[in-house]
Amino acid sequence: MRHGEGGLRERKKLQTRAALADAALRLALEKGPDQVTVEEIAEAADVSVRTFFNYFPHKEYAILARNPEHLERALERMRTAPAEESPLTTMWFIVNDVLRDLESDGQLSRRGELIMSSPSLLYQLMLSSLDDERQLTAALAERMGEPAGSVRPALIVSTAGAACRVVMELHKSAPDRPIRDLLDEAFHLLAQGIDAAFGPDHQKKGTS
Amino acid sequence: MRHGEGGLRERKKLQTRAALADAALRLALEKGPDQVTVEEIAEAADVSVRTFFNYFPHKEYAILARNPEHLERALERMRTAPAEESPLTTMWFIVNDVLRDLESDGQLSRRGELIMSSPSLLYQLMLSSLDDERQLTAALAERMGEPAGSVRPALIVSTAGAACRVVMELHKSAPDRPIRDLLDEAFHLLAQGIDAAFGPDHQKKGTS
DNA sequence: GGACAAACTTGCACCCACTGCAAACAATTA
DNA sequence: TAATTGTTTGCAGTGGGTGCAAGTTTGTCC
Repeated sequence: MRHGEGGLRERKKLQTRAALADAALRLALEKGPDQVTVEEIAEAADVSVRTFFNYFPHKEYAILARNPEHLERALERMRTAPAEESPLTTMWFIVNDVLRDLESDGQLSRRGELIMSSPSLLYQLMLSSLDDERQLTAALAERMGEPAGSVRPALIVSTAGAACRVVMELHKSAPDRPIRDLLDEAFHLLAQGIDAAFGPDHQKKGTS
Repeated sequence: MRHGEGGLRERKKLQTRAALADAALRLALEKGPDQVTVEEIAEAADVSVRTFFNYFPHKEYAILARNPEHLERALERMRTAPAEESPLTTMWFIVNDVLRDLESDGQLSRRGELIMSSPSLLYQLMLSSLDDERQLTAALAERMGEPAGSVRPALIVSTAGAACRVVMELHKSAPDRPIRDLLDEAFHLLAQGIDAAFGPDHQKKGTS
């Protein structure tokens, strides 16, 4: 009577979820992510609109179909990295992992193009990334032995994310350099400092 | 027959816009930004819902009521800063200007609290900030004499923004240090480098 | 000052993302 | 096999937002 992994119910749920995600991505690529409707996606996956929302809280989530393994892998990488590996180096590996989905042969993948072309997709990605960011920051602070509200871990995680985003935008505007070249340059700048001449304190005192 | 500044039409438009923005902020603070409806805001400002959308493309825009002068001041600062002032120092002054709205006596202002408490407000702010960011990046690249698609100007602007956001989040979670202290620490880290030991190249070669 | 044009407001119908509720249906358990 | 549990679905509704056209207000010209 009992089935192997999870039973018929569980298997059907996974199938439905996959069907919705597939349909969403396909139709978003065909029609544009802001043009395709939830009704079209649900119909293509052979479920009702109401059921769609049992699976995904927002239309964009179905299109993005973020793989929860990404965050898991990132947190795992954070925990198991060699002790001598510096924090930003770990973030570099994590970001490169994320880029697998967004880049292909130095160019934006179709999925990457899709995300960079739609404010609502970018929104949902950025919002959910904020949550990931908080978890990564907590894991990094723990690894660095710093208290939870420290500036440096939060800054490393958030600026690594900002660098990734900026690099993709730069590449979209002017695709003459591979994305990974741009990313390496950005990470090296972050590592060594983006402005050795920074100095509002001295200047401020001079003017007051 | 002619009136002074802009005529009756222009004056009424400004008044309506201000009334909508005032009502939006007041009601958002009273009821919560995600709870207040456009109908309530329009009614409080004595106009129709349809008219509301003649003024603001999204509900959040009315609540945020971003002052276009902020970007103008920032771009002006970028153009007129002393030649010897470094790029990140300029961004520091710009971010401190923005913080006037979000912080008061080292604590988050009510407006700052509002923004940090609502994903949809944060979204609209982040999205519109992306547009500002692009303009600031272009202005900074020009000032630095770098081509439009360069990594460093984009990185300076985007990481300054990320630092501002992160600092506010850190403060919200643990309000024991003034916001400006946190911000100064973040900017100094960015300036001098967040990770001197960064080195995936060396490590990568060692493992391959 | 009246006629006319331009600009703005408003009402209306509609679209679409999303939610709560309960009946119907399918899978699982006793 | 009947009872229980979990899932789907239909339905009504909310609220943000859009296009269109009629009504109203302001500005211009004679």
